[in-house]
Amino acid sequence: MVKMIEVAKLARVSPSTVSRVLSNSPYVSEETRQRVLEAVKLLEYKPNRLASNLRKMSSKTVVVVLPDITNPFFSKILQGLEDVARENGYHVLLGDTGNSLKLEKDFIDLVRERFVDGLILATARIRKEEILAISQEMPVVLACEYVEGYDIPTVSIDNISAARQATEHLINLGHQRIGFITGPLGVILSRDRLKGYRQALLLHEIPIEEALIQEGDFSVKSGYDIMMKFLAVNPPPTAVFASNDEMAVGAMKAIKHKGMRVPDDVAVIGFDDIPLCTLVEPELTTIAQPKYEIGIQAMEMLLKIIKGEMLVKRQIVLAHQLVVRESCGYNLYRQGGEVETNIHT
Amino acid sequence: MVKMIEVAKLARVSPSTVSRVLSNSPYVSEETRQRVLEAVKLLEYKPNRLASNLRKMSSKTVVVVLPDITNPFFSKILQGLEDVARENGYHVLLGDTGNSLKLEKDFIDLVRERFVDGLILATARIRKEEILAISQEMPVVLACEYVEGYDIPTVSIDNISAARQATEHLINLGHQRIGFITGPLGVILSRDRLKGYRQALLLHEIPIEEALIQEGDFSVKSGYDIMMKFLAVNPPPTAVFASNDEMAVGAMKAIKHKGMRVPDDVAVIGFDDIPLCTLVEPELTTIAQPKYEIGIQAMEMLLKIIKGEMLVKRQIVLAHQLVVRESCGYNLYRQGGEVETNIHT
DNA sequence: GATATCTCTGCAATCGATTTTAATAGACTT
DNA sequence: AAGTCTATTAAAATCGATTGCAGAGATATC
Repeated sequence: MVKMIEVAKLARVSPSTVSRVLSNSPYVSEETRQRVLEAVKLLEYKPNRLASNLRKMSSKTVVVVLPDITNPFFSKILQGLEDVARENGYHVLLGDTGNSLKLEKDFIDLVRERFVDGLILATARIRKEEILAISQEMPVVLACEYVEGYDIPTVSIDNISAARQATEHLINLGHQRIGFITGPLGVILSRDRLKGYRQALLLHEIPIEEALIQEGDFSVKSGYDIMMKFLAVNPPPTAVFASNDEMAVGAMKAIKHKGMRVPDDVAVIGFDDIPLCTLVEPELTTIAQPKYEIGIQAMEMLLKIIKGEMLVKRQIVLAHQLVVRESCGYNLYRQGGEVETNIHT
Repeated sequence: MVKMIEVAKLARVSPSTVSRVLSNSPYVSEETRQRVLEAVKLLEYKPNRLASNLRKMSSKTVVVVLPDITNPFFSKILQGLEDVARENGYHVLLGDTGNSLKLEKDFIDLVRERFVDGLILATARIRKEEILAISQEMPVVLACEYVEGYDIPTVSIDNISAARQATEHLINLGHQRIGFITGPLGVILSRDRLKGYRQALLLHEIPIEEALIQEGDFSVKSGYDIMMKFLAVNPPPTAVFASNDEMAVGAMKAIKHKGMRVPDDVAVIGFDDIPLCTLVEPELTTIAQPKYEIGIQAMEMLLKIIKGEMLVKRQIVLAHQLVVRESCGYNLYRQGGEVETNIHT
């Protein structure tokens, strides 16, 4: 493997000059610059990043910790994260934890070991206090996840309002018995969505029925199973709000298997707006999260922290949007005026 | 940031001894070992990976180059890749190219710069000869992608046979006019699938009609658009084979929009077996690729190459499987005896 | 003409862990 | 008691690029 000193010899300069040429530093005469570049080309020299990393004490790499890369919600966020990272000369190390606390900690440790310059947490099983401590000693941004009461850099949406809006959409369509499939209640955004659901019912003076609130795990299967339970309740709900789109689709499956129809017999609304929404029948009405944008902003924030810039805003809340499709039925009522009618992705 | 020499001082030993303790080398007395470990704990010492990487000339990291992380096919492969990497103490650097040749080359360069120890190519736009050259100078494994005629480490399925089998499934169900939606013909597996389709028709003496072969781009929309064209042909095909599941779902959409039914009016078969298949209605019959397994084997192969082990097999071809669901209709005919009947993911 | 300023380049230190080589103490042999 | 081993530890070289400092030469300023 050819190294800098060999290039230096060939170009009859010192390694420092080669380094300066390659890092586009000023104060190198045009003539020397050319000679060096020729030598670099001739020897097919590639600087050794491991050496460079050590000297600069930075790998220009960031680790992204998420629970499941095959989940379209997270992969879209990841895409936004990577795009911004790349534009700024950074790389993304994948940290798929599969919800393992141990792995999560291992990935976080990569920052302590200086192997990566920063950390994006799109999932966080570790304790609040630990996250706080970590955020104080190294560059960290929470994407989607967040911690109540602490001032940790975060990019997310307002899950409470969003869930309230989804629920109100159903209420405005005339529904009174609305089932709610929560996400895992261990994560805060699941609790927030539940809170939003409750708020909407309260606001419209609809009694809350605990039998119509069940905890799912974000999987299609859990949506299916819980919907089956709901349909066994007497009388069954006329509408269901699922905390993510996969569970909503599972619920739709259950409804159809029972010989009932969506939205005629039961209306269904989801959350996230993944591509799947427009591929099922009827197309799924849902709350759209700006997934890609969350990624963009989270990485921009992280890079600012890494560069030592002051953050104007440490907590960014992006706008969600109700996307009305077919699974709740049509009505004179229109939310926000805009109705998405895209057929394909 | 506390470094090794400070630990050494506190434990009253030399840095070399600290290093030996931390790397579990023998020839360290139990007493010293304990003293060092205590010092490590007390100072909360974490070895600097950048320094370690330089000295060992390895980052224990591998870059995975793929065209689109949000594509469920690739994200599943990636999961397999990462799982094996992690079990072996390696990390995965994400290389989402968005089909850009420039980015692809940039990621490949990371190996030349010694920033990563190896390379998995799940997409390859660069020229054959270049791939060959690269595979000779650094650890590389092709996953799914492959290069004809050269002996480059590869893990894939037999796309020709798989496509032939899919087509024969339709033929065995009585179809004679079978449309085919190809993938982008720039990638070899698309050409292979087309080849398999042609072989099946030839084998059963069905005339090949060029109007029933159209090039898609693996997107739902292209499947939809091409199916619309097929339905305008007179007479339209009674069955369609799409080179991936997304296009198949797009085709199904088109058929329904025309007021026709799947599989009654037109049978549809896809390729890949992504989770979406069981979520659409009717559920999509398809060819299942062992995505996760491809990832597993590709990474195992790469790590062997990195460790300098000889490969027994340099080209691994994994088994695909026809998964019969609902989109082609039922029939007395059963392929392979096994019929998948899972409802959810 | 002397001094200050600027441009360009080289030397040598540095980043922090790892590893080769050497050294020391004690045990064991003969 | 001298010589040989063995176990353990320290010292020093090393990985390869980067960068602070110094110095040489050229140009500008007074």
